[in-house]
Amino acid sequence: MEAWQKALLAWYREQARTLPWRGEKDPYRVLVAEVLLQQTRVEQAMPYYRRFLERFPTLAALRAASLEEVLKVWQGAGYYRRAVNLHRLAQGVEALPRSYAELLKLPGLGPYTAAAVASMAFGERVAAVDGNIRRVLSRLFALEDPAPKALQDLAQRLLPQGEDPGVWNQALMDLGAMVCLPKAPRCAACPLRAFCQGQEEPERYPKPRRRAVREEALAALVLLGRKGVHLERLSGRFQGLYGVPLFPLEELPERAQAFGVAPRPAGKVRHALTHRRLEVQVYLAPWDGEGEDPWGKPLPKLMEKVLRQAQALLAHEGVVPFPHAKP
DNA sequence: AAAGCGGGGAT
DNA sequence: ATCCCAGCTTT
Repeated sequence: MEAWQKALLAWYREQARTLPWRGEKDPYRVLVAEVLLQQTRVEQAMPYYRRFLERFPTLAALRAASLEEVLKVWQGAGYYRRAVNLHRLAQGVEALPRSYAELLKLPGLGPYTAAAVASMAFGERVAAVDGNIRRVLSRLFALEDPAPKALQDLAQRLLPQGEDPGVWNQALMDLGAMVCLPKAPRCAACPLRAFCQGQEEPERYPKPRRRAVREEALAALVLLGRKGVHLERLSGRFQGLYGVPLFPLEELPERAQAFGVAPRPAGKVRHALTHRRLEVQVYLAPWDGEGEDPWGKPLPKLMEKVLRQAQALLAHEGVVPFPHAKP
Protein backbone atom coordinates (compact mmCIF):
# COMPACT_ATOMS: atom_id res chain seq x y z
CA MET A 1 0.00 0.00 0.00
CA GLU A 2 1.27 3.44 -0.89
CA ALA A 3 1.81 6.25 1.58
CA TRP A 4 -1.16 8.33 0.44
CA GLN A 5 -3.45 5.35 0.74
CA LYS A 6 -2.34 4.78 4.31
CA ALA A 7 -2.80 8.48 5.02
CA LEU A 8 -6.36 8.43 3.70
CA LEU A 9 -7.31 5.35 5.69
CA ALA A 10 -5.81 6.79 8.86
CA TRP A 11 -7.80 9.99 8.31
CA TYR A 12 -10.94 7.96 7.70
CA ARG A 13 -10.54 6.01 10.94
CA GLU A 14 -10.48 9.34 12.76
CA GLN A 15 -12.92 11.44 10.81
CA ALA A 16 -15.47 9.13 9.18
CA ARG A 17 -19.03 10.41 9.22
CA THR A 18 -21.42 8.32 11.25
CA LEU A 19 -24.27 7.46 8.92
CA PRO A 20 -27.19 5.05 9.35
CA TRP A 21 -25.91 2.71 6.63
CA ARG A 22 -22.26 2.76 7.73
CA GLY A 23 -21.08 -0.76 8.38
CA GLU A 24 -24.35 -2.15 7.08
CA LYS A 25 -23.91 -5.61 5.57
CA ASP A 26 -27.49 -6.45 4.64
CA PRO A 27 -27.37 -6.01 0.85
CA TYR A 28 -31.00 -4.92 0.68
CA ARG A 29 -30.43 -2.12 3.15
CA VAL A 30 -27.26 -1.05 1.38
CA LEU A 31 -29.16 -1.05 -1.90
CA VAL A 32 -31.95 1.13 -0.54
CA ALA A 33 -29.40 3.60 0.82
CA GLU A 34 -27.43 3.75 -2.42
CA VAL A 35 -30.47 4.20 -4.64
CA LEU A 36 -31.80 6.95 -2.40
CA LEU A 37 -28.39 8.62 -2.54
CA GLN A 38 -28.32 8.79 -6.33
CA GLN A 39 -27.98 12.53 -7.07
CA THR A 40 -29.29 13.20 -3.59
CA ARG A 41 -27.54 14.73 -0.61
CA VAL A 42 -26.92 12.60 2.44
CA GLU A 43 -28.99 14.89 4.66
CA GLN A 44 -31.92 14.72 2.29
CA ALA A 45 -31.78 10.95 1.88
CA MET A 46 -31.51 10.16 5.57
CA PRO A 47 -35.18 10.51 6.64
CA TYR A 48 -36.30 8.60 3.55
CA TYR A 49 -33.88 5.80 4.34
CA ARG A 50 -35.35 5.34 7.81
CA ARG A 51 -38.94 5.63 6.66
CA PHE A 52 -38.49 3.32 3.69
CA LEU A 53 -36.87 0.55 5.74
CA GLU A 54 -39.39 0.88 8.51
CA ARG A 55 -42.19 0.37 6.02
CA PHE A 56 -40.37 -2.16 3.77
CA PRO A 57 -37.77 -3.84 6.00
CA THR A 58 -36.91 -6.65 3.59
CA LEU A 59 -36.89 -7.38 -0.11
CA ALA A 60 -39.91 -9.63 0.48
CA ALA A 61 -41.80 -6.81 2.17
CA LEU A 62 -41.05 -4.52 -0.75
CA ARG A 63 -42.16 -7.22 -3.17
CA ALA A 64 -45.48 -7.58 -1.35
CA ALA A 65 -46.20 -3.84 -1.44
CA SER A 66 -48.06 -2.03 -4.18
CA LEU A 67 -46.25 0.48 -6.35
CA GLU A 68 -48.48 3.20 -5.02
CA GLU A 69 -47.49 2.43 -1.43
CA VAL A 70 -43.83 2.59 -2.42
CA LEU A 71 -44.26 5.90 -4.23
CA LYS A 72 -46.13 7.33 -1.28
CA VAL A 73 -43.09 6.71 0.89
CA TRP A 74 -40.80 8.07 -1.83
CA GLN A 75 -42.93 11.19 -2.26
CA GLY A 76 -40.75 14.30 -2.12
CA ALA A 77 -37.46 12.50 -2.69
CA GLY A 78 -37.49 13.15 -6.45
CA TYR A 79 -36.35 11.01 -9.38
CA TYR A 80 -39.35 8.77 -8.93
CA ARG A 81 -38.16 6.28 -11.50
CA ARG A 82 -35.81 5.08 -8.77
CA ALA A 83 -38.76 3.92 -6.69
CA VAL A 84 -40.45 2.33 -9.69
CA ASN A 85 -37.25 0.45 -10.52
CA LEU A 86 -36.73 -0.65 -6.93
CA HIS A 87 -40.25 -2.05 -6.82
CA ARG A 88 -39.78 -3.77 -10.17
CA LEU A 89 -36.46 -5.19 -9.01
CA ALA A 90 -38.15 -6.70 -5.96
CA GLN A 91 -40.67 -8.45 -8.20
CA GLY A 92 -37.92 -9.77 -10.47
CA VAL A 93 -35.48 -11.47 -8.09
CA GLU A 94 -35.82 -13.82 -5.16
CA ALA A 95 -32.66 -12.46 -3.54
CA LEU A 96 -30.04 -9.92 -4.50
CA PRO A 97 -27.18 -11.34 -6.56
CA ARG A 98 -23.79 -11.22 -4.91
CA SER A 99 -21.54 -10.00 -7.73
CA TYR A 100 -20.98 -6.63 -9.39
CA ALA A 101 -21.66 -8.10 -12.83
CA GLU A 102 -25.02 -9.55 -11.80
CA LEU A 103 -26.05 -6.50 -9.79
CA LEU A 104 -25.37 -4.33 -12.83
CA LYS A 105 -28.14 -6.12 -14.70
CA LEU A 106 -30.82 -5.05 -12.23
CA PRO A 107 -33.09 -2.12 -13.11
CA GLY A 108 -31.88 1.17 -11.71
CA LEU A 109 -28.39 -0.05 -10.89
CA GLY A 110 -25.58 1.48 -12.90
CA PRO A 111 -21.83 1.18 -12.38
CA TYR A 112 -21.81 3.21 -9.18
CA THR A 113 -24.67 1.54 -7.34
CA ALA A 114 -23.70 -1.98 -8.39
CA ALA A 115 -20.14 -1.35 -7.20
CA ALA A 116 -21.31 0.21 -3.94
CA VAL A 117 -23.50 -2.78 -3.05
CA ALA A 118 -20.93 -5.32 -4.22
CA SER A 119 -18.09 -3.73 -2.28
CA MET A 120 -19.92 -2.75 0.90
CA ALA A 121 -22.29 -5.68 1.36
CA PHE A 122 -20.28 -8.48 -0.27
CA GLY A 123 -16.70 -7.26 -0.01
CA GLU A 124 -16.08 -7.51 -3.75
CA ARG A 125 -12.97 -5.69 -4.87
CA VAL A 126 -14.61 -3.14 -7.16
CA ALA A 127 -14.34 0.65 -7.19
CA ALA A 128 -17.51 2.69 -6.76
CA VAL A 129 -17.03 6.03 -8.52
CA ASP A 130 -19.48 8.75 -7.57
CA GLY A 131 -19.29 12.51 -7.94
CA ASN A 132 -17.14 12.85 -4.83
CA ILE A 133 -14.57 10.35 -6.04
CA ARG A 134 -14.54 11.85 -9.51
CA ARG A 135 -13.61 15.18 -7.95
CA VAL A 136 -11.04 13.74 -5.52
CA LEU A 137 -9.22 11.72 -8.17
CA SER A 138 -9.39 14.55 -10.70
CA ARG A 139 -7.61 16.83 -8.27
CA LEU A 140 -5.21 14.24 -6.92
CA PHE A 141 -3.95 13.52 -10.45
CA ALA A 142 -4.76 16.89 -12.07
CA LEU A 143 -7.26 15.50 -14.56
CA GLU A 144 -9.41 18.18 -16.15
CA ASP A 145 -12.05 16.07 -17.79
CA PRO A 146 -11.53 12.35 -17.27
CA ALA A 147 -13.80 10.01 -19.23
CA PRO A 148 -16.02 7.78 -17.09
CA LYS A 149 -14.28 4.61 -18.21
CA ALA A 150 -10.82 6.04 -17.61
CA LEU A 151 -11.90 7.13 -14.16
CA GLN A 152 -13.39 3.73 -13.37
CA ASP A 153 -10.18 2.01 -14.47
CA LEU A 154 -8.05 4.43 -12.47
CA ALA A 155 -10.15 3.97 -9.33
CA GLN A 156 -9.96 0.22 -9.78
CA ARG A 157 -6.15 0.31 -9.95
CA LEU A 158 -6.03 2.46 -6.83
CA LEU A 159 -7.92 -0.03 -4.64
CA PRO A 160 -5.39 -1.04 -1.98
CA GLN A 161 -4.58 -4.70 -1.61
CA GLY A 162 -5.72 -6.35 1.56
CA GLU A 163 -8.11 -3.57 2.51
CA ASP A 164 -11.90 -3.79 2.76
CA PRO A 165 -12.96 -2.31 -0.61
CA GLY A 166 -16.21 -1.01 0.88
CA VAL A 167 -14.26 0.91 3.50
CA TRP A 168 -11.87 2.27 0.88
CA ASN A 169 -14.70 3.47 -1.35
CA GLN A 170 -16.37 5.20 1.54
CA ALA A 171 -13.11 6.76 2.70
CA LEU A 172 -12.68 8.43 -0.69
CA MET A 173 -16.29 9.57 -0.64
CA ASP A 174 -16.00 11.06 2.83
CA LEU A 175 -12.88 12.93 1.80
CA GLY A 176 -14.81 14.40 -1.11
CA ALA A 177 -17.79 15.28 1.03
CA MET A 178 -15.91 16.73 4.00
CA VAL A 179 -12.57 18.08 2.75
CA CYS A 180 -12.24 18.02 -1.04
CA LEU A 181 -15.34 20.17 -1.50
CA PRO A 182 -16.48 21.39 -4.93
CA LYS A 183 -15.92 25.03 -3.99
CA ALA A 184 -13.61 26.15 -1.23
CA PRO A 185 -11.89 22.82 -0.61
CA ARG A 186 -10.19 22.58 2.75
CA CYS A 187 -6.76 21.68 1.40
CA ALA A 188 -5.01 22.74 4.61
CA ALA A 189 -6.88 19.97 6.46
CA CYS A 190 -6.45 17.33 3.74
CA PRO A 191 -4.55 14.15 4.56
CA LEU A 192 -3.51 13.95 0.89
CA ARG A 193 -2.14 17.48 0.50
CA ALA A 194 1.41 16.18 0.19
CA PHE A 195 0.37 13.98 -2.72
CA CYS A 196 -2.15 16.16 -4.54
CA GLN A 197 -1.24 17.45 -8.00
CA GLY A 198 -4.25 19.74 -8.24
CA GLN A 199 -4.18 21.70 -5.01
CA GLU A 200 -2.73 24.86 -6.58
CA GLU A 201 -5.89 25.32 -8.62
CA PRO A 202 -8.49 22.89 -7.28
CA GLU A 203 -11.32 24.75 -9.01
CA ARG A 204 -9.83 23.59 -12.33
CA TYR A 205 -10.31 19.89 -11.58
CA PRO A 206 -12.57 18.51 -12.78
CA LYS A 207 -13.80 20.95 -15.39
CA PRO A 208 -17.40 21.89 -14.49
CA ARG A 209 -20.08 20.50 -16.76
CA ARG A 210 -22.72 23.09 -17.51
CA ARG A 211 -26.04 22.57 -19.13
CA ALA A 212 -28.40 25.35 -20.11
CA VAL A 213 -31.44 26.00 -17.94
CA ARG A 214 -34.47 26.36 -20.15
CA GLU A 215 -37.82 27.99 -19.56
CA GLU A 216 -40.96 25.98 -20.11
CA ALA A 217 -44.51 27.36 -20.24
CA LEU A 218 -47.12 24.86 -19.04
CA ALA A 219 -50.75 24.76 -18.07
CA ALA A 220 -52.33 22.69 -15.29
CA LEU A 221 -56.01 21.94 -15.53
CA VAL A 222 -57.79 21.50 -12.20
CA LEU A 223 -61.13 19.84 -12.94
CA LEU A 224 -63.59 19.96 -10.08
CA GLY A 225 -65.92 16.99 -10.03
CA ARG A 226 -68.60 15.98 -7.56
CA LYS A 227 -66.24 14.37 -5.05
CA GLY A 228 -62.99 16.16 -5.74
CA VAL A 229 -60.44 16.85 -8.40
CA HIS A 230 -59.66 14.83 -11.52
CA LEU A 231 -56.30 13.06 -11.18
CA GLU A 232 -54.20 11.19 -13.72
CA ARG A 233 -51.24 8.92 -13.28
CA LEU A 234 -48.29 10.87 -14.64
CA SER A 235 -45.78 9.49 -17.10
CA GLY A 236 -42.42 10.73 -18.25
CA ARG A 237 -41.81 13.57 -15.85
CA PHE A 238 -42.94 12.55 -12.34
CA GLN A 239 -43.42 9.01 -13.60
CA GLY A 240 -45.84 6.93 -11.55
CA LEU A 241 -47.08 9.78 -9.36
CA TYR A 242 -50.45 11.46 -9.59
CA GLY A 243 -51.50 14.92 -10.58
CA VAL A 244 -53.90 17.04 -12.57
CA PRO A 245 -53.47 17.20 -16.37
CA LEU A 246 -50.28 19.11 -17.19
CA PHE A 247 -49.34 20.10 -20.73
CA PRO A 248 -47.76 22.84 -22.85
CA LEU A 249 -49.63 26.09 -22.46
CA GLU A 250 -50.52 26.30 -26.14
CA GLU A 251 -52.47 23.05 -25.89
CA LEU A 252 -54.99 24.54 -23.49
CA PRO A 253 -57.81 25.06 -26.04
CA GLU A 254 -57.75 21.50 -27.37
CA ARG A 255 -57.37 19.98 -23.90
CA ALA A 256 -60.28 21.99 -22.56
CA GLN A 257 -62.36 20.93 -25.52
CA ALA A 258 -61.45 17.28 -25.00
CA PHE A 259 -62.74 17.46 -21.43
CA GLY A 260 -65.74 19.53 -22.48
CA VAL A 261 -64.97 22.33 -20.04
CA ALA A 262 -64.47 26.08 -20.14
CA PRO A 263 -61.57 26.78 -17.76
CA ARG A 264 -60.83 30.08 -16.09
CA PRO A 265 -57.34 31.22 -15.00
CA ALA A 266 -56.49 30.68 -11.35
CA GLY A 267 -53.01 32.13 -11.08
CA LYS A 268 -49.57 30.74 -11.78
CA VAL A 269 -47.01 28.55 -10.06
CA ARG A 270 -43.25 28.39 -10.52
CA HIS A 271 -41.22 25.25 -10.09
CA ALA A 272 -37.52 24.68 -10.62
CA LEU A 273 -35.98 21.44 -11.81
CA THR A 274 -32.28 20.96 -12.31
CA HIS A 275 -32.21 22.26 -15.88
CA ARG A 276 -35.74 23.56 -16.32
CA ARG A 277 -37.68 26.54 -15.06
CA LEU A 278 -41.35 25.71 -15.19
CA GLU A 279 -43.98 28.42 -15.25
CA VAL A 280 -47.34 26.78 -14.83
CA GLN A 281 -50.59 28.64 -15.46
CA VAL A 282 -53.27 27.08 -13.30
CA TYR A 283 -56.73 26.76 -14.81
CA LEU A 284 -59.91 25.81 -13.01
CA ALA A 285 -63.16 24.39 -14.32
CA PRO A 286 -66.25 22.64 -13.00
CA TRP A 287 -66.32 19.16 -14.44
CA ASP A 288 -68.98 16.52 -14.96
CA GLY A 289 -67.18 13.64 -13.26
CA GLU A 290 -66.44 12.21 -9.84
CA GLY A 291 -62.91 13.30 -9.02
CA GLU A 292 -61.17 12.48 -5.76
CA ASP A 293 -59.31 13.87 -2.77
CA PRO A 294 -55.74 14.34 -4.01
CA TRP A 295 -53.93 14.58 -0.70
CA GLY A 296 -53.90 10.85 -0.07
CA LYS A 297 -52.09 10.18 -3.35
CA PRO A 298 -48.37 10.37 -4.04
CA LEU A 299 -47.95 13.83 -5.55
CA PRO A 300 -44.85 15.61 -6.83
CA LYS A 301 -44.07 18.96 -5.22
CA LEU A 302 -45.21 20.77 -8.34
CA MET A 303 -48.69 19.28 -8.02
CA GLU A 304 -48.85 20.25 -4.37
CA LYS A 305 -48.18 23.82 -5.41
CA VAL A 306 -50.79 23.68 -8.18
CA LEU A 307 -53.45 22.25 -5.88
CA ARG A 308 -52.69 24.72 -3.11
CA GLN A 309 -52.94 27.55 -5.62
CA ALA A 310 -56.34 26.32 -6.81
CA GLN A 311 -57.53 25.79 -3.25
CA ALA A 312 -56.43 29.25 -2.19
CA LEU A 313 -58.46 30.87 -4.93
CA LEU A 314 -61.52 28.75 -4.21
CA ALA A 315 -61.27 29.32 -0.47
CA HIS A 316 -61.28 33.01 -1.18
CA GLU A 317 -64.53 32.46 -2.99
CA GLY A 318 -65.94 30.39 -0.16
CA VAL A 319 -65.77 27.06 -1.96
CA VAL A 320 -64.26 23.89 -0.48
CA PRO A 321 -63.57 21.76 -3.53
CA PHE A 322 -61.92 18.70 -2.02
CA PRO A 323 -62.35 17.61 1.55
CA HIS A 324 -59.02 17.39 3.29
CA ALA A 325 -56.83 20.34 2.50
CA LYS A 326 -53.26 19.54 3.34
CA PRO A 327 -52.08 21.62 6.29
C1' DA B 1 -22.05 12.21 -26.14
C1' DA B 2 -26.11 14.51 -24.68
C1' DA B 3 -30.53 15.03 -22.75
C1' DG B 4 -34.21 13.87 -19.39
C1' DC B 5 -35.34 13.13 -14.81
C1' DG B 6 -36.67 16.24 -8.54
C1' DG B 7 -35.76 18.52 -4.87
C1' DG B 8 -33.17 21.12 -1.76
C1' DG B 9 -28.98 23.09 0.55
C1' DA B 10 -24.84 25.91 0.08
C1' DT B 11 -22.79 29.95 -1.80
C1' DA C 1 -29.41 33.26 -9.12
C1' DT C 2 -26.14 29.24 -9.78
C1' DC C 3 -24.16 24.92 -8.62
C1' DC C 4 -24.41 20.28 -7.64
C1' DC C 5 -25.45 16.36 -4.95
C1' DA C 6 -23.07 8.33 -2.80
C1' DG C 7 -26.50 8.50 -11.07
C1' DC C 8 -29.34 5.88 -14.41
C1' DT C 9 -31.65 5.43 -18.79
C1' DT C 10 -32.69 6.57 -23.35
C1' DT C 11 -31.60 8.62 -27.70
